[in-house]
Amino acid sequence: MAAQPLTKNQALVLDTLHHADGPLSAYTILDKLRDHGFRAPLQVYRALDKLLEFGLIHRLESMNSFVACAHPDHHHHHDHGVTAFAICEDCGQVTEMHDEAMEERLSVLAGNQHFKTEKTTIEIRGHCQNCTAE
Amino acid sequence: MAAQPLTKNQALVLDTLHHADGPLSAYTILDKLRDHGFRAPLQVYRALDKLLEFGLIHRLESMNSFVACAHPDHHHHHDHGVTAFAICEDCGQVTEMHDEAMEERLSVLAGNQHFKTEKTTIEIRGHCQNCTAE
DNA sequence: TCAATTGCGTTATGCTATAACGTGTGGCAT
DNA sequence: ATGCCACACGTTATAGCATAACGCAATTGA
Repeated sequence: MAAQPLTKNQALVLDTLHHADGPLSAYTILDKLRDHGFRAPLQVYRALDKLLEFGLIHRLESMNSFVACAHPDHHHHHDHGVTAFAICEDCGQVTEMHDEAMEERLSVLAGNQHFKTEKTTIEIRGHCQNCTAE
Repeated sequence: MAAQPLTKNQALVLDTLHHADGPLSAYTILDKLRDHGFRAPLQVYRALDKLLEFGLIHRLESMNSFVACAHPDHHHHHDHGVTAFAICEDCGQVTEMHDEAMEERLSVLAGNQHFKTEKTTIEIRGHCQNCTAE
């Protein structure tokens, strides 16, 4: 499977997220890209939609913002299963976590309800190691 | 521990959520309560904030809306640990799930990162049994 | 060539949430 | 009682997040 060729706008948005040290909102991205010709929210949202589809970025539901995917394999944007995020309320850092046992447990839970899972969101808000060490 | 005495607005909002057959947005609640004198979003949001604090309702991050807590014990609004939600994209029904193993697994994951958890969001989007049976 | 698809840009609009101000009330210490 | 404080409330305004609807241009493939 070949890498998806990104359009200019998509590349710009992805790049912005990669260079950010934390999650960004769509409007923050917009502001950062004004010098590159971005004028309207839709330019950002359309790029974000595609990048989400390609699995190159994640959306953090609990804060209406977006982060670049931490995975190294940008070349085959498969499903990499369930991702859990630890989000520091102090510094904004986000760490991406994957866990088989977790996934299995959720699968069982859904199965108990005969529920067909499409997408799973797991977000842990709290304080990271650095910020806890006061 | 005694039941928190709710104010009029809080009771109205909670009642609205209890009688709804799915999650409601703040503005939907507002519309439903116009006949009861509600005029502004803040009246709803303030009530929601308190109800969340009391543990009587939940916020669904992935859809910016709110549901009444499914727990029977409205009388001691303690922390009832982590809650996972299965949200049907077809009919909007939400089922609340609790699971020790899952909680434990999340705790381990956070611990690995030396992350201090404050609040955990787990939301599974998909299709419920009824809606899958086409 | 023609239609279908896709990305793009623009304007306008809608939905979600909070800031900032002032009012009234009830508790409670002085 | 007086003064203070905390809290719920109401209102207006504004901020922040997201999409609808239009039209244009480039690409692809029948």
